[in-house]
Amino acid sequence: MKPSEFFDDFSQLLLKWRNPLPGRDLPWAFEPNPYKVWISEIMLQQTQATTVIPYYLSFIEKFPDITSLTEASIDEVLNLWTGLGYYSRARNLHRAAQQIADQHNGQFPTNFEEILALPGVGLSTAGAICALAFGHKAPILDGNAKRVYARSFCVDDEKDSQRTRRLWKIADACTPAEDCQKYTQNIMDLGATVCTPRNPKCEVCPVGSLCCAKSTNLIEKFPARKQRVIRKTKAVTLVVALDQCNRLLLERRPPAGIWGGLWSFPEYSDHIDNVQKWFWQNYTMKISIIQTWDPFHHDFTHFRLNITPLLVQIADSESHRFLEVDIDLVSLDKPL
DNA sequence: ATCCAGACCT
DNA sequence: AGGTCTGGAT
Repeated sequence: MKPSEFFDDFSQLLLKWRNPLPGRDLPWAFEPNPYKVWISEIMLQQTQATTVIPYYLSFIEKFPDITSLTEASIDEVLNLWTGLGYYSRARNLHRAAQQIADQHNGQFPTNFEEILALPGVGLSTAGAICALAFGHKAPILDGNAKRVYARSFCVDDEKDSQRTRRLWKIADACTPAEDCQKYTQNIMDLGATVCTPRNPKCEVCPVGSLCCAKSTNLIEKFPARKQRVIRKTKAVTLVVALDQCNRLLLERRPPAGIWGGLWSFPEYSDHIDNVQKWFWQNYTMKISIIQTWDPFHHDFTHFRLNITPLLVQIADSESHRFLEVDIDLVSLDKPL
């Protein structure tokens, strides 16, 4: 960790900054009203300011305060959200309003823990509300702040979790107790208008004089790309086996591993020519292949599964071994 | 099409 | 740490 004066310098430079760039006179700026700060921060999650503006204005018009939002139905809220995307934000907003009514007498909570406890509010959003609405010292670490800090202090940890941990420490060290509202507004603005993902305007950056990435000419290297996941590909054949009565053979998977304990088609991974022999060995049923369906893939975090469905017919004489189960009682692992 | 990133949630 | 949703870049 760098000496603390270094972070103080950063704070001072950022605090002194007056954004000369146009387009940042946003309707929610400098409204120290916790309700409006909350609404705007939620809308701004994963959504650009220019997109948010009209939604924000009509939302505030329809629901000017917590009480009006508490009394609204979820349908009314979702209706105003139509077209904005990430609709769970609207559902969380509605739930949070109920929570505020139930637990805080309809008053927006003022302390960090209580704000963080609202559905849809994570660490960064809670910090933003605390800082912007109440002027409390609270760090934020949204996408913009991450980029600004990563560049200013050349944070390049390989592992994303470590990088995030370090960035939070830096955010905490830089965030001033005095003028926290202005500081928070400025770091957001800096990331949005100057320290942009591409073509950052380093010539006009207020912290350019101490920016590590700038001084080492590595601006485009920060923030470091996430460690790419090497996704191996696994190919399996899933056997869709029907008997003469068109009943489907499913089996429960082993309790551990992929789709543990779920019902699935018999999974076969060897060469297709041997599938009849394999089926006999495992199920003592004779099958005839009807057809091979087009392969499709299903992506997991660590690998891609290429699935070839194989439609087969089970010989009639074996069908007595089937156990008939109501399909509604079976937990299937994926749609067909 | 595919990959990637950014928020919160479990 | 992984899942989920989604928009944007390639």
